[in-house]
Amino acid sequence: MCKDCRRPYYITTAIAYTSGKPHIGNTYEIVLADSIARYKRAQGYDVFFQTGTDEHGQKIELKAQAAGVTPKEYVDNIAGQVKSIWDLMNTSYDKFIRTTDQDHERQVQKIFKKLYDQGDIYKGYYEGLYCTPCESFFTESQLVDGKCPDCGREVQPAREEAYFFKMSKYADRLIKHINDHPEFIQPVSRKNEMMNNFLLPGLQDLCVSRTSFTWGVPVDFDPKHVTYVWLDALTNYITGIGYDCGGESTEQFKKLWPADLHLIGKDIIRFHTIYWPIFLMALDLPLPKQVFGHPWLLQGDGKMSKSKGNVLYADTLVDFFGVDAVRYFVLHEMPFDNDGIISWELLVERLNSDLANILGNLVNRTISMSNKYFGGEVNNTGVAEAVDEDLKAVVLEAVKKADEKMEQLRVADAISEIFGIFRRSNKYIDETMPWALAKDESKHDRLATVLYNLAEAITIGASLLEPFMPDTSKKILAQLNTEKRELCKMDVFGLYPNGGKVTDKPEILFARMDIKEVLAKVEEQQAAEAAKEEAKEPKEQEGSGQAEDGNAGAEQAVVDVEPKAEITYDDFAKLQFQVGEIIACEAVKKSKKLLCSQVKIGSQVRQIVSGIKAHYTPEEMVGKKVMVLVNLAPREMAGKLSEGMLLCAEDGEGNLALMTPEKTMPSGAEIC
RNA sequence: GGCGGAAUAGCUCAGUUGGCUAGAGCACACGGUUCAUACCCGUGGUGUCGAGAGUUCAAAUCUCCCUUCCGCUACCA
Repeated sequence: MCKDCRRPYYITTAIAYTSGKPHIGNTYEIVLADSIARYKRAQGYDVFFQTGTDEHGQKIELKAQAAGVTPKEYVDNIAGQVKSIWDLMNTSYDKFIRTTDQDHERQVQKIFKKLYDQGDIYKGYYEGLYCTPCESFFTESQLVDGKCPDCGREVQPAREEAYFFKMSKYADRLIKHINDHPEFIQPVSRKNEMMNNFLLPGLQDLCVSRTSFTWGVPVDFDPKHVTYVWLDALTNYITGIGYDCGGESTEQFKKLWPADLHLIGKDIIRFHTIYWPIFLMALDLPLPKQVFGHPWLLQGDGKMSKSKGNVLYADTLVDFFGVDAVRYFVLHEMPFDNDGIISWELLVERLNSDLANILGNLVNRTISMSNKYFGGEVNNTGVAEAVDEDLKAVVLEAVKKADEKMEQLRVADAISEIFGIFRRSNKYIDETMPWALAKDESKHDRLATVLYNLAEAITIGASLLEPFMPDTSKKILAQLNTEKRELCKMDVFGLYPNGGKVTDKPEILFARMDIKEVLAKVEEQQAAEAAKEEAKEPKEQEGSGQAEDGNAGAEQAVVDVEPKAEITYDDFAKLQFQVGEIIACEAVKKSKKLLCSQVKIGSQVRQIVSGIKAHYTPEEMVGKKVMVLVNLAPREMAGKLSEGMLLCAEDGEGNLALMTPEKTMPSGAEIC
């Protein structure tokens, strides 16, 4: 591609939620995006790479309050941490957008207004439309005979109002788009999930405002409302490059939109492949070309937990292994559509076998020989042998194959192709045996050619490595005293300058590590971390409900929930709670989550169905005394009648704990 | 329950439209080599290709059924 007609390439990551310091799983995404962005630049594209932070919402409002700072101060701090980790990982983003940026907020307000004016957003009221038991509300059109379409019961009047986006209006257009563009959702297996679960059954309207908190972008024509999450967060992709819905968009926006790639985690595919495209349709903008929902990087040895002190953070790993080794690991270990696993053992194994042995040692032995035999000077004397051809073929072929893999966003596979060059080069050394050639004066020129071919192969390999391991690439090329080879010149072998002089002091690129030593050190650090946590939250450690948290932050030990509207004592008095004893319990066959219990309450026995199969076995349930809401209307679930509700506490991870009386109490005792 | 995906060597996985003795990396064992970070190179698999049945000249690959696991979704009163 020539320099004058460089095509734009716009790539984004999801914006990170500023509720806590990002761990290695979050960090993976930015590194993946960076490797793609760098590769596209190498291909000659005019790349724009945007990332940033999502900073609004009630959770942040509450965390800030708990920390005794303003929400803005709170997110400024976390956004700074996010940015410093992105920078530590050597990511080459062009723009770091924050949803608290003034121009973003202003555009969100304008977009909200525009969508409202054109009738896509409407004001909805809970009155007559809210089904309290279902905890959801419906539009007139969704009601069945004026009743809740889910449970068929009367819908309740409620006090709050909210704005909604009319999703169904654009559903047919979106279905057509997805069918016409099979590459739109990646991996393709996700396409069916979106179609079958959401699009084909019919889309529900989306709530786009809230009145229950204030930390958000106010709706300017109705300031008691703030914009609710997705309309605020997703629009960063256009506001960040200068979109203006009043028609005053920047040249940059006109050049870059539609985005070439939204890189996101698989958990938010739905929002990026359904809601976001529909917002864009409503704004009359083209849709992004591709959305890639990448898998997760999971911790191998059990769940990450703050109280165990084993949450992995990028900066910790970098301290141990260095930036490029961590980049290599997360990129290499992550397959295309399965979750990847990260552990200290795997990290050390990859470091030793791939980075130290295959790559580092290759560079080291090559440079050592050049110095030893030719005083560091590299010359192609042209004394070729048959074996050279295979080396060249493998190198040039790897360039093409890596390119194909990158085209499919298969970054891990592309890296493997590049390492094929280094593997082949090691073999080449063994085949040509330079140390033997060195002993024979007549083979002097052949020896020079062999070392030249190695320098050339390594130059190409190191240049290809730049998008993935930029520092290492630079270091190797510096040791060879040459420049990064351009991608478009990699169709020929032999451009390493004749007479080039390699460094006389080869630096160890990756030192081998001993797994036992690493683990010992890790254990030490984790113990220290856990002790710190213990000191901070001594009461946290008791009981069986482990405080698990991937998000970190010193405040993680508490759970914040959205407050409900205040009720009167009379409201409360309507509820009747009693102690019940579970005398029998079995799994509900047709369901994955339900247990069916026979509960003795006073002298009667009731059947109660509860969604706690994931947390209790039927055997565990029997004999427990629990808190039961007894005057709840009976309801059939999965074919079984449920006559009440067992009460549980739920933590931030969705773990449940049944509420049981703190002293022995008889079955049927009233709870009041 | 609905929809979809997966099951291949000790481990992590490749196997395109059915077609040569089913492959790669890691780990392990043995051999070679010494330029190099005790490294590199070579050799080594009797794997029921989850179970069973079927289509075919031919099935890891297609069909049916079963088992197990995973994802999304519903149920969580």
